[in-house]
Parts: sequence; C-alpha cells; structure tokens
Amino acid sequence: MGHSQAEKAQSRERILSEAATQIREAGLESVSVGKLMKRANLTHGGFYGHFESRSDLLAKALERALVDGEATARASAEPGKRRSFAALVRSYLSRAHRDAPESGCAIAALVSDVGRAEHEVRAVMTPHIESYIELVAGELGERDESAAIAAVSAMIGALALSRVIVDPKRSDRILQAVREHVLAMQEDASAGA
Amino acid sequence: MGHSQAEKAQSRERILSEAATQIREAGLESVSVGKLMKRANLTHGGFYGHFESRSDLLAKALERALVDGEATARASAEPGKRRSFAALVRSYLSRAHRDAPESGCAIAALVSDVGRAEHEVRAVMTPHIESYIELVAGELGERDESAAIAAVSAMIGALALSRVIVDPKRSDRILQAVREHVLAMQEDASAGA
DNA sequence: TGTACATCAGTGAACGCGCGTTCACTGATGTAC
DNA sequence: TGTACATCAGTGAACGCGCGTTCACTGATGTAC
Repeated sequence: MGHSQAEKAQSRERILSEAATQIREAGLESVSVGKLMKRANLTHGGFYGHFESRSDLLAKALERALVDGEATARASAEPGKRRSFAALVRSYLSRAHRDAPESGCAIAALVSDVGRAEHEVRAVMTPHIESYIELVAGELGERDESAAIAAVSAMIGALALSRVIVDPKRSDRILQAVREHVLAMQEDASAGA
Repeated sequence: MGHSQAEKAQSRERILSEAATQIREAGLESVSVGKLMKRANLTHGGFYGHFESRSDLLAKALERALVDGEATARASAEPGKRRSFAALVRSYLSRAHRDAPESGCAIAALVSDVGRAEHEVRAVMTPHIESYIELVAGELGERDESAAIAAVSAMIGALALSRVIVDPKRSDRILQAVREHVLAMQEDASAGA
C-alpha cells in the first residue's frame, strides 16, 4: 500500500468522482461512507482524512457532479461548430441522456432533492442554474431572458419527467415535444424581434 | 384508547395524510415508520396493521400526495369560472406554491426522486403526469399535444428550480418568466392555428 | 336487554442491521543530517 | 549517497444510534345467545 502525497490526491479524486456519479444515479441520500470508500478501494476509516463529514463530501460531490454534467453537455454540443445550440438541445433531450443520469446533468437528476435541502446545498446548485440560463440566453437573443428561463425550465423539466414515465414511447414523446418546442423558440428568436 | 373499526379507518387516514405531507416536504426517504406513527399519535408497532411494509406505505402516500396536490391546484383555479386556466397557471407558479411544497404539487416536489425509483413507484406517478398534460392540452388546443407537453415541462421545471435558487428575487423571476411564457402560449393557441 | 366470549386495534419490548464517526495503530514516505 | 527519524495515508475494531420489522400482550369492541 502506497501512501504518498500524490496517491492521497488520487484517492480523494476517486472518492469524489465516485460520489458524483453515485448521487446522480441514486440521489444524495444514497451515499454511505462505507460503501463509497469500498468503491474507491479504500476502507471507511480513511474517509475523514479527506473530508470533514459526510455532509461536507455531499456538497463537494454535488459541485463535482454539476461541473461534470456541464462538461458532458458541452462535449456533445461540439463547441465551436455552428448549429451548436441545436446540437446541445438535441443531446440534452436525448434517450441516451435520459438513460444515463449518472454521467448527465446533475440539475435534472437532483432538482427536487436539492430544492428541499439546506441553504448551503442549494447555494452549490444555484450558480449552475444561472449559468445554464445565461448560456441559453446567449443563443435566444440576450434581451429576452424570459424565453431563456422558459427554455431551461422546459428542458430540465422534460428530462426529469421522461425518467418517471414508465411507457418508453410516451417518455420519448416528452423529449421529442420539448426538443421541437425549444428549437422553434430559437428560430423565432433569430427571425423576429 | 378506542379500538373500533371506525377509529381504525381514521388512524389509517391520519397515517396516510401525514405521510403524503411529509414526502412532499422532505422526500420519500425522509419517512421513518417510528416518527410517522408518532405524528399520527400512535406507536410504531401498530403500523403493520395498516400497511404491509414501509415501501407499501410509500407508494400509497405518493398516490395520496399526487391526488391531494391536484385537488389544491384545481381549487385555486376556481373551476367553472372562465379564465380558469390563467388562474391555474398563476397559482401553480406562485410564491405561495413554491413556499408550501407540503401541500402542493407532488410531481414538482418529487420528480427527481421518483425518476430513479423502481418501476412500481414510477407507475404511480406516470398517470398523474399524463392527466396534467391532458388538462393543459384541453386549454391550448387539443391538436397540439407538443405545446401542452412543453408547457407542463416548463411549469414543473420552473417550480422545482425556483425552490433551489437561493436569491428570492431570482427565484421569483423564474416563476414570473415561465408564467408569462405559458400564458402567451395560450394566447397564441386561441389566436392562430 | 344482559351476559359471555371472540375479535382485533393498538402497545411496547426486542431483534438484527447498517449507519456516521472516532481512534489506536501500521508501515511507507520523505526529510534532515 | 546513506542512515535515522518524523510524518501521515490508510486500516480496522469499536462506539452509540436509529432504523424496519416481529411478536406476545392488553383491553375495548362488537357479536351470539
């Protein structure tokens, strides 16, 4: 067993990224210190050398999940390319994204959970919602923040709802309908106003 | 201590409605058999005379919360009156609703939780989402189900997001923006197509 | 209507279990000389 | 470069606690006669 400083950083990294995956897959409450450490190939006692407490870890894992989800989204939007907004919308509202919450958007995966969490946890997610709105506002015409807020609400709402609906066809339908709606909003924005 | 059959029905009712409130306030996982029974003025042992297991109760409490949330929504929409759709949207996307999840829409309160729950639990919520879409489709023009889906996604998404955002002004802004957006969709529907 | 008894709603002790956290320990790392 | 030692990452036993569930029991209810 190596115990170098570099290895400690790697351990922390493994714990954090395991937790970021886990909370998107099964919720904040699903994380137990023991199981998490096992998944990171460590024993539970070592946990407190990396984090103050379980709830400290949870806040940090949420931040990580949010950043990670954004990175995934931006990657599939093929940045730099034109039509990148359409690509982002299509990938956000895709079956692939719906079926892989553990690597996807942490906002959609955890909105209701975080909505009833303490202030500190909500404060972690808040700026990520705002920057999502800003990103979309940039595409829809910056003067109309309302439209961007509506588009972001619909996208996040649709993805979350599509994970509840049991009939796969109807679940697909939710994604498709909101895809169309949001892409039409962009066309409206480039055409009119 | 009375133990009549009528009182048993009342006990069950108290347990169920306490649980329905509790899950909207603090999530499905927050319900513990002991605390719940205490809140219903009973002791924990009696629980299994009413429900098969904690997870049986959870499914039934979710159904109750969904029905209860719909009743609250319909009540504030002043049914029968004209402009009732506008009233429903305004009350759904109000600060009062945002600040009282325990008596409000169970879909918004629990989407992400239910989205990762087992099939049985998702099957409880699914028809309530569908009937919400139908209700809105009726108002927006029945031929355009896509618009209804987009409106419902945006409303649920906005309410859930507004509970995360820490700055009250920005949280209000989310509600207001989507209120405007959805009401404009209705105007479009009555005017064109 | 009055008595005897079966039913059964609710009680509370007890169970085994997994949890978050603490802590004395081990042994590799990395520094001082 | 080589040795001696302090540091500290990670281990695993132990803690107290709350959990879901079971069960023998109690006593009011409600039925049979």
